[in-house]
This record gives sequence, C-alpha cells and structure tokens, in this order.
Amino acid sequence: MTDSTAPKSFIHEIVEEHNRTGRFGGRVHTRFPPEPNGYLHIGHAKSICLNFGLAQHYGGLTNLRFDDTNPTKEEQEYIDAIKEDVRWLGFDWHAELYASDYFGQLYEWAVELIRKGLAYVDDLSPDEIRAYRGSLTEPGRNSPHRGRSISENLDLFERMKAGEFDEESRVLRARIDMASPIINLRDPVMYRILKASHPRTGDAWCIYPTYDWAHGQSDSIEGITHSICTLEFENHRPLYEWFIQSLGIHAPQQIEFARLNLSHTVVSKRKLLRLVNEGHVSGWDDPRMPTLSGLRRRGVRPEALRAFAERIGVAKANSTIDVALLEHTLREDLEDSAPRAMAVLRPLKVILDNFPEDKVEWFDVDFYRHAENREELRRVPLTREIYIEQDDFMENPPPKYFRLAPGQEVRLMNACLAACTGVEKDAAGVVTAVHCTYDPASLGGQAPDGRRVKGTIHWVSAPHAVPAEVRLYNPLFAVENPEEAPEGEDFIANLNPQSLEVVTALLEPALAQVRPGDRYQFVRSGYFFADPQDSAPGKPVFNRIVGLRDSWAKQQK
RNA sequence: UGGGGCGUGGUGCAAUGGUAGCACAGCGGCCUUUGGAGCCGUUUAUCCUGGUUCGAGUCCAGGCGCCCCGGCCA
Repeated sequence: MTDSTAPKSFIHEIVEEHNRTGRFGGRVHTRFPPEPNGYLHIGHAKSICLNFGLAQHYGGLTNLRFDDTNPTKEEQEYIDAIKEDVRWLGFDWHAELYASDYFGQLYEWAVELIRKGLAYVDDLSPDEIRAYRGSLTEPGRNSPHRGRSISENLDLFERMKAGEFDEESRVLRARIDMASPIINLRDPVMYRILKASHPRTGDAWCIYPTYDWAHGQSDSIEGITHSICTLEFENHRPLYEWFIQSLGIHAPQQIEFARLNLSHTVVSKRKLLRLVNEGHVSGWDDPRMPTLSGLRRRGVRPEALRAFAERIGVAKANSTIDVALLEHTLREDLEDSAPRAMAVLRPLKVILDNFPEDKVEWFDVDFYRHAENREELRRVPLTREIYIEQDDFMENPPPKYFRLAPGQEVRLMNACLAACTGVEKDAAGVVTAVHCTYDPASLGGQAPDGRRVKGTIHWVSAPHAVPAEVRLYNPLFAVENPEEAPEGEDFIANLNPQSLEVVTALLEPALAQVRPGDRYQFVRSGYFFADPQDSAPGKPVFNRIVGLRDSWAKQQK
C-alpha cells in the first residue's frame, strides 16, 4: 500500500529517527481517532492513509479509536458509518476502541491530580471563566475557587459525578498557570457536567471529560507511539505533555500535519452537515459530497483515493489541492480497468438514407479494445436510424470542427463512415434530424480506398437503444474557494446550481443488463458507475464518476 | 504579555551546504477507430534585506506575509 519509492514525508523522518535512537524500542503504533459526529470525508482519507500507511510501512499497528467524549453530538449511526468507510478504504485496525472505554481510568486520574493539587473544582459560570481567561495579549486571573482545599475538591468532584449539580454550574479544571502565554494552559476544563445519555455508556455518567483531557491519556493507555494530528492541535501539545508528565505515564510523540483542503468544495464536517441538514444535497452519501460514502456512491474506487493520498504528500504548510488532481487520479485509476461502451447522453437522430430499411448490421466489438491483454466481445447493431450526440453535429461549424456537418464525413465508431447530406428542422428552425449516406464499403470503420476522416463519433442504433437515467455530477461549488462569499453571505451562496444534471441517455443494448456497481467508460464522455441502489438489470441508472478531458471544449472557450 | 506554526513555478510535494526536481494545471507538437487514450516537448519558483561560506532554498540576524490559539467543541 505504501509505495516505498514515494518521497517520504517529514513524519517518516521523525519515526525513523525514533527507530534509530530506540525511543519507542522500534515500535510504531498509530491510531485514527475520529469523533463520531459526522461522516468521514476525503480529508479523513488523507489522515487514515497516513496513520495506517505509516504503521504498515514500519511493521507497526494502528488502532481505530472513537473520541466519543461529547454525547450531545455523537451518534451510533456515525460510528457504524465510520467503520464501514475505513474498511472500504482498505484498512483493518488492530483494535476498535473508544475514549469512553477509559472514562473510569480518566476519573481516577482526575482524582489523582486533585490529590496532587493539580486540579480543582470551579464554580464560575461559562461566561465568567471566559472573562477570567484574559485575552491573547493579557494574562488571565485566578478563579476565586482556585485555592480550595484538596478535600473540598475531592468532595465536590465526587458530587459532580453523583449528579448533584446542574450543567454549567461547576467544572473540574487543571491547575496550571492563568498567566501562561499558551492559552490552553490557563487552567483548562477537564470535566463538564452533561446530563446526556451516551451512545455507549448510557446514563452511567453525567460528567464527561473534555477532548483535551481525554485524548492524550487515551493515546497513552493504548501505547500509541506517534499521535498524528492536524496543525490546530500544535497549541495543545504542551497541555497534553503536562497531563502525561503529571501522571507519569507513557508519552507518545504528537506530530502535526496540515489538513487537506480541496478546491471547489468544502472539507469540514460542520459545513458538510449543513449541506445535508439544509437539503442542498440528498444526504451524506450524495455523490457530489466529498465524503467517503459520497465518493463511493459516485463510483470512485478506494484504490484511487489511496493513490490520491500518496500523491498529495504530507507537510505542515497550509495548502489547497486543485480538484483537477483528484479527477486526474480518478481517470488514471479507471483507464485500464474500465470496459468501453457507447452511450449517447443528449441524443440527436441521424438517418442513413442509403441504409436498407429493415436491415440490422451486427458488429463484434471488444469491450477492452484499449487493453492489449484482455478481450471481451459484445454485439453492436447498426440500423438505418441511429442517435448521435447533439454536440457531434453543427449546421454551421467553426473551422477545425471535425464532427458531423453538412458535407462532412465522419467515422461512426466501430461501424462505418457516414457523410452528412442535409437536415430536418422544426418550425422554430431547430434541427430535429440529420440525413447521411453511409459508405457500405467501410463497414468495420475503415475505408477501402484508404481515405481518412478526422472525426470519430459514438452512436447507438435507434430501435435497439436502451433509455437510462444518467446523473451528470459537476463540482458542488462553481468557484475555487467556496469560502470567498459575497459580503454578508457564506459558502452556501457559492453552491453550483448545475452540480447535478439528470439526463435520459440512450445506451447501446449490451449495457441493458449491467449489474449495480459496474463501471464503464462511455467512450469520449467519461467514466460511469451503475448506481448500487437505483440501478437494476434491465433498468440501468448511471452516475458519472469523472468526465474525460475535453480539449475541443477547452479550445472553444 | 502575547504564544505556536508556515513561506520553493498557477497548484501541491521534493531537494537534509554542492546542477532547484516530480506530479497536476497551462502551452506547443506527434499520433489516433475515444479531438477526450497515449507519446514528446515546453513556459513558469526558492517572501525580502543583510551576513557566514569556495558555494545558501538549506545555516545566522532582522524584516514582511499567511495560518492557528481567548468552547464547559473536537
């Protein structure tokens, strides 16, 4: 999975340094620690590939640990979805663990810190705590309760746990330094009262550890060697180290890296949740979503995501990956494996005037003509009436337009050469059908006289065409950076109204019986995925995974 | 009284004192029964100013710019 020829990241160097010096006895044990408050997205894929990939590379282990310290936001649904997504991405964890597994131990350690005079119960309100914390440039002030006796703290903390107090009436805080320039060290909250039921511990607790209090110790308990996290936790590292040292327990090495940003989308659980809740998408697995379930539903293969993670690298500089790189990786992943077939997305009728009315000419065409070592034939019928792509005909074409136009000849892919002789129009002047004559000597696609045509277009036989719903997905946001919204608006204002176009396409008959989950390249168009839920043999429904590059379209801009 | 990070082509990632390289994007060309596969070529970069050194993207000093931190979120 980890390509040994790929450039190693600064994290690899740190791990190798540890292995050289024996800091962890050569052990490498990482963890992927999601909070089950939403679905995993492509940014998580980067983290998953990093954590699991690192362990695999050095013969180590990776835990899956849910940081379930906030029962007001977390749900079992998310736990299940996260596990499915990690497995789908191709990783198997050494152990499935939960921060809530350690609630008992964490409580004992909190008592230990109280006994050492390193934690105290504070009666200040949330607003007061904030006010006492000071500002970025001014020191905070000590809470009036900071000097409570150990026995009073012990008593109060026990009563917090027993449910005697209301939410927000008291917290347990670490006693560190209210004047520290590191704001996280200004007596951070360790426990808050939350009279909420927890997905795993039910009503056993009414005080819950904060993430800051739970995370480092959870890593320590699991014997994690390298706690890899995103940049914003760099400021928390001194706090985690303070807890670990105060407790005298195993100290992992925290290493921070820059989270993934992707152009033309948002990669944040909070914002993705909004898209779902406000109905801008059909759900977490809407194929336009950058979630793993959305990408999966669209037809992206996990191999492609792993290759993408490898390719974007890991560093500490904030950066935004151009979605074009993702799309390139998707095409690259599919180009060898996907069989080719013909499908017309926006049909225009063509009549081959010199083709006998009732004749059907069958061609044997290889699904894998692009691949040298694989062959699988299907039968493709040609008849007098066919459909081509509307884009493949122009009545008044610009120069260098190599497709069909009055007087121009093209190759009907896999079939024959055909030249346009005229058009039919409706009352409004819209072309409703195109007339051609085909060259009977060119059956198979080559002219016996060796004449060349510059354009080759795809088509389907009208009487054999299979109508199918095809969903054309475009970027969810039309702008590179959705955050750059007009004054007074937010990223929602940048949603791309054309992010989903549904068309009734006409497929060649061999595609009628595709199984849900099959992937094809619709020639000259893109890669498509038979929707695993909505498609059925005889009634195919396709999602566009990614379009092919289109240099003609680009040239026309 | 502030602290922590980060600055290399358009976008990402390398170069660990010794020829600034790779990918994507762009541009040009070749080829083509996918104009869209493929192939070849190519434009573009070390934040600034000093210093150390035979030699600096890399080391030092001082600036500048950007990101993060004042949740009982994670």
